[in-house]
Amino acid sequence: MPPRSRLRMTRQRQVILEELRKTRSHPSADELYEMVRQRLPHISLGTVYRNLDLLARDGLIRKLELGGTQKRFDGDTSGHYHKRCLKCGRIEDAQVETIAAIEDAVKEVTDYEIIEHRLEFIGLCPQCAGKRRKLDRHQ
Amino acid sequence: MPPRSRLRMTRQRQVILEELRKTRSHPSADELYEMVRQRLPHISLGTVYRNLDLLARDGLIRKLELGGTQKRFDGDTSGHYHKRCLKCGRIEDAQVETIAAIEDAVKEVTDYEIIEHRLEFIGLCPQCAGKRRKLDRHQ
DNA sequence: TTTGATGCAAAATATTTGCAGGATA
DNA sequence: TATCCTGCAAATATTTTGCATCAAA
Repeated sequence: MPPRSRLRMTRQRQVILEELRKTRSHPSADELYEMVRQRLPHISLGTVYRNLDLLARDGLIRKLELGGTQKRFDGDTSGHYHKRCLKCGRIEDAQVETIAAIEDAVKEVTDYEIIEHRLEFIGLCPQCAGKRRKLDRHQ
Repeated sequence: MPPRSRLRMTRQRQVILEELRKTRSHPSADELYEMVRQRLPHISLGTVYRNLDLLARDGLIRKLELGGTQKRFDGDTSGHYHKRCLKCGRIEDAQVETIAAIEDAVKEVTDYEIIEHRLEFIGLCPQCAGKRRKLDRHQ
C-alpha cells in the first residue's frame, strides 16, 4: 500500500485550502496570499507558496500552468477545461464535457506514455470583447 | 488595409529566426541565446528576449505558454498540438490532426469570443518512461 | 536621415530556500 | 517528543527596461 500523505493539517494549510475552494477565480499565489491574510494576518508569502506546492503534489488542489507570468491554482480537482481572456488574463472554467477519447489518436502514434491532457480555449471575455467593439467603432 | 509590420530585418533578428526554425526542440529564451551566440558572440540576452517577443507579436513565431518555469518558442506557426514529458520537461509536436470542431461546443454555451484553443498531452517520454520502469523493477 | 534596434547593466517579477524557533500528531 | 511547518529574509530565476549608441531603410 502506498504511504499515506504526511501532510499535517496546520491552520495555515487549512485556511489556504478553504479560501482556494471558496473561489472560482483561479488565483495566483499572491492573490491567494491577500485572501488568506484577511484571516491570518501574520502568514508569510513563502508559506503560501510552499503549501500550494505541497497541496498540489498531494492532489488536493491543481497547479495550473497556463498563459501569463504567474502560476494559478484551482481548488477544483475534477477534470475540466478552462477558457482564458487574452486581454485581462481572467481564467474561467469552460462549461463543456471533457473528452476522454481525445487521447486515443495520440496514444496510437506516439511513443509517449500519455497520462492526461489539457485543453484551453483562448479569446476575449464579454467585458473585454465589448470594450474592443466600442473602440473599433470609433477609431 | 492594416499597417505592414515595421520590423527591420536586422542581423540579430534574422539569426534568431533562422536558429529557431532550424530546431524542433521548442527552446527557451536562454537556450536560444546559446544557439544564436555560436553565430553572433556579442548578442545580448535582452536582444533575444526583445526579438522573440516582437517576432511572436508579428506572427512569425509562436510563444508557448506551457508547463515549466520558462516560456518556450516555436518556429512552426501552423496549428498543431504538443506533448510534454512530466519528468524531463521536453516538449514535442503531437502527430495528430488539429480538431477544428472542438471549439463549437464552447462557442454555443459561452459568452466568450473564442479565438483559438490549445491542446497539450502530458505524460512521459520514452526515455523517462523507460527509466521509471527500470526503477520500479528494482526497488 | 529617420527611427527602430542593440548591448549593457540595473530593475522588476516571480518563486524558492536556509535557518532558528514553533506547532502538530 | 519527533518531525514537520512557519515566518523572515536572503537568494534564485526569469524577464523587462532605461539609456547612449548603432544601423536598417
